[in-house]
Amino acid sequence: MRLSDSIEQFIKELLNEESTEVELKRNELAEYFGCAPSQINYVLATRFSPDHGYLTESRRGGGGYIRIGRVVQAGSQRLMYLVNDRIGDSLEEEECIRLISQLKEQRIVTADEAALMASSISSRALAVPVPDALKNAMRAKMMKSMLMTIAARNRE
Amino acid sequence: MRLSDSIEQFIKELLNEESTEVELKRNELAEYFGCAPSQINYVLATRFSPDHGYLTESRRGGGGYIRIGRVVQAGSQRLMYLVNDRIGDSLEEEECIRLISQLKEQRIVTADEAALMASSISSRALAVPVPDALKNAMRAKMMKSMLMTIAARNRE
DNA sequence: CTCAATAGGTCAAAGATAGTCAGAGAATGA
DNA sequence: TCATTCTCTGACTATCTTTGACCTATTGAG
Repeated sequence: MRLSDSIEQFIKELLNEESTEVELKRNELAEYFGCAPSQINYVLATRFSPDHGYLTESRRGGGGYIRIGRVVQAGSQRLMYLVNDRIGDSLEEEECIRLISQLKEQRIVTADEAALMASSISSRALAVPVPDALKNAMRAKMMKSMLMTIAARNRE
Repeated sequence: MRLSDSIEQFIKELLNEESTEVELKRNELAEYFGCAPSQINYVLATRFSPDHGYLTESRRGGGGYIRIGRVVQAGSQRLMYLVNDRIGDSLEEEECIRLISQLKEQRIVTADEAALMASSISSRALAVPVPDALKNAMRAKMMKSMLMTIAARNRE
């Protein structure tokens, strides 16, 4: 297994046991995994970004730390945030995937629905001779359209 | 026997023994068969495409892999009929809607999923400056992609 | 205030995989 | 035989991971 995956898992286990927030020492964690400290930043950037549903803070100097928190947000709030703020006029496939799997983790959509959404915006599904810029514009609209549909049903 | 056929057979044997999914290293497999790594992609493209009833995923970089899953199973004949025969290269919005509501009536998808599918192919979602002909081509591909995803989960 | 010690941050480059595509070669069929 | 389609390869590209050199922020002793 990849180092990054191990570190990711380690942090997620901490987050499961101890509520929604953990505090870590970057150097200690790096030493524990026998890797460069900057590896920790890589893991945070690629697996604990806001798009992944996490917020991080840190401090340097004596007594420095890295704090990672899981974002908890009501379903409809999250959906409206995505539709109105997060998703603009264009969205790449990878970004869509990230947002979708986050919705799944937060139980706002089921695994089946997430798979359906992902397949509709996949490059395989949009494989027609149209510039990428337009495809990404479509992805943004498709995502908004689907999220609105989900928001609508969540009102009952 | 052709190299491609040997590789195809090898993978299919793995899929028989170990349930419905295998994970491979492209380079290892290529070395095992003494061929160029890109040969593996050729086999995947020509024998393990969605139209053949398989879905593949992969990752590059350290610890990369190729994962192949079998999806065609009893019970998804209706879906495979739609993918391979009924839906061609182009589909209008109204036709999509009709197909989707049929699927709902046949209980192949839930009402929520049907709504999601309909919203993804809606004209609202595809409102970008692209000729209608291309949009309908996209609709066909999107529908196929989503139906394959549904077929994939219907295997239990 | 200044400096040293102690944290964490950034970024580019190297390493590890997989993907794409054009073209050569092989098989097939008229 | 000739054209067409299927195989296969290699060069080039894209992506993901990991490290290390250098940078910035904080704290506390002197």
